[in-house]
Amino acid sequence: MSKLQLEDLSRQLGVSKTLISMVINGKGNKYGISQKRQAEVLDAIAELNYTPNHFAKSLRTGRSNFIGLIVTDISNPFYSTIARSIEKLLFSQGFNLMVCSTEENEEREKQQVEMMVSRQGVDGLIVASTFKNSSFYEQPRISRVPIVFIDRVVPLFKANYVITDNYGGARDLVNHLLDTGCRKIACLAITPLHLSTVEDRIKGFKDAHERRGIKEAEKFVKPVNFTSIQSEVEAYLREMKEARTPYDAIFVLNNHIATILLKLLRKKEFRQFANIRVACFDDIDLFNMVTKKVSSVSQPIEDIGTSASQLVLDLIAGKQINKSTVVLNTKMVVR
Amino acid sequence: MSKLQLEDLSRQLGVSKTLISMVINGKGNKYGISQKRQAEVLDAIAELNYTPNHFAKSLRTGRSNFIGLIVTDISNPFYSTIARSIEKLLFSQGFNLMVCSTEENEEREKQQVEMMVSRQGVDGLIVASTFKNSSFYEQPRISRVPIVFIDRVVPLFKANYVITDNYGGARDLVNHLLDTGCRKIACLAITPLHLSTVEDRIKGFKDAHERRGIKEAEKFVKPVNFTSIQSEVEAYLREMKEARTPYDAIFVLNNHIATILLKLLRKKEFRQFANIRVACFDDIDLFNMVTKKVSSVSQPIEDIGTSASQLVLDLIAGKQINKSTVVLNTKMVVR
DNA sequence: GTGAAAGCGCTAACAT
DNA sequence: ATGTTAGCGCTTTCAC
Repeated sequence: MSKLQLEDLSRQLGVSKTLISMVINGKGNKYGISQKRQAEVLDAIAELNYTPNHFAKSLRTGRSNFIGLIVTDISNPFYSTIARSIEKLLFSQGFNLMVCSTEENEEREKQQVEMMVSRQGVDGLIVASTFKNSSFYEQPRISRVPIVFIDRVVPLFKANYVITDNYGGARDLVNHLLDTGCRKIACLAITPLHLSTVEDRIKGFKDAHERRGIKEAEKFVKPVNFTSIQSEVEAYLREMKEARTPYDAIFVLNNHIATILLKLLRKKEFRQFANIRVACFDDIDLFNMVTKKVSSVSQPIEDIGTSASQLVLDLIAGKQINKSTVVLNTKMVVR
Repeated sequence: MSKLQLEDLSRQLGVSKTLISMVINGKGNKYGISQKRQAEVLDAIAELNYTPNHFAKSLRTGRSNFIGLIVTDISNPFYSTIARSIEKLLFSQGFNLMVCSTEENEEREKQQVEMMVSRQGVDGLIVASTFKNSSFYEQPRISRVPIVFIDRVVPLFKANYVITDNYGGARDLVNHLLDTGCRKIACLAITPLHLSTVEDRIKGFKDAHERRGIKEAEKFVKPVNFTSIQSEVEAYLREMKEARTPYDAIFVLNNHIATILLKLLRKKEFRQFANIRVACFDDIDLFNMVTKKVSSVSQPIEDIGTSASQLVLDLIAGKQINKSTVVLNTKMVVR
């Protein structure tokens, strides 16, 4: 291997490793190194294509310039868009992003956090957690590293969050449905139900109903299993065909269910639902492409990424001491 | 900071750092360390939650257990799905994935490769390259690290590739159109045209025509700029309205253009194209949801990820010496 | 079977 | 304004 290192440069230039190190790290002026020398060093580095050994540097400084991102599924457009905006901001600041998918599995999340955090592997972490409680994250060896949670709140855990206003968005959208003539609205929720995003959206759904004196709206809520959306929604639609007082709208808790629902509604079997209204939390491009008019709530996806990155960076720099929760507003898209 | 380290364990257990290190790395038996001792060590590690310092280890061994993935846009479903399958396989082998998006920009690609490769930052690299030529990758300090190129071939560069059969897939799809009654087919291509994926698909388009004695099919090819798809396709459709011999089909080179095209075709301005057929290279779920029947060619996205990961791992392990190109087959989806 | 000691390549006190 | 030196925490050779 025998790659170029400080030692070699030092010999070739006839200056010490220290001096070169200072120049490389932009501390030349701070230590009063002459401009001439600095230029010489920089030239040599460029010419010889010297690049420092990241690990030696990290070992010495205790900082890696890596940030970890842990989400449930990097192939989900919601998360990959966030990933993109995070990576963009971080890269501009000299950081690199490491990504893991948990597949909504607590055990995997644990493993991945451990792996990244273990002995200063990453300087900071951004995670959309699946956890029901905070005990794992409260362990000192984990909480030692700056973490920003996104999208979901870990129940009862005081931490740094960047989330969207799930409650308000859902409430407004359901209000809109009720205001524009809907009498009975079904709500398709996604499991696990304990996720704060799901809970808050359901709460919005219920409160919109209560405001109109409709109690026990939770009876209209149908949980759909993450792993078998297609079959469960299909079964649910069949049931609905039998109902005495029919639903005139369906409020769907996420884009994944919405996509499948729209697909199913095109079947002739469900022709009778031709006029049922569909609304969705989360706005996706698909809604612009299908005949069915789907009103929705759009989340500021890019902002989640930029806010979260900025926050970790601040935490790392020690600029931010107190735990903070950033709640980003949603926007209603009426179709 | 003062985290738990080998030194501490060594003191607490009354054995040397060497011995502990051996046990941790599974070399206990190799060095004939007694089972009792090994068990003691392992227990202590578990109990005290010791995790080795990744950087010290990497510095010493020269291996990082990081793999870099560089794509044009991690928020593109095609790439994020690949990322997901790569990450899954690598994680199971104790590797972590670092991701970067180049935004179809050679300069950024260069920076990112440099950053990752610099001084054993990653053990291997998987990249969907934007490069027109191979000189950058042929530099010794870059070519030193195992690289697998995916999706696109770097022109004239002999390297390790995992790609799909762009030529065959396009040819078959266009053949299908011609076989089922299409007389004149427009082809919407995406820039940069030099990308091997684009070139090969266009070649397939042309050859399908030639087989029927239709020469100069390249006249039907319209390049669309990556950054302004919407406006360019719109302008193109307007032009088409004027044409003497009208097109009866549009073959689109990627899903991004297809999505926008379908959106545009719904405008009343383009009502006259109601019966035009649309076909697309790349199959996306959207095609199942819209009224327009879109035939397509689907790529084995997950396989690209798993093959590529397996290949880098093999390269790293020194199992694979010769450059190899894996060409995965596409599947036609007739609608 | 086990341990001592060298050294991976870098940075930051401390000298000068 | 520049150099000397002591580690960062681990693995591995060599010695016992």
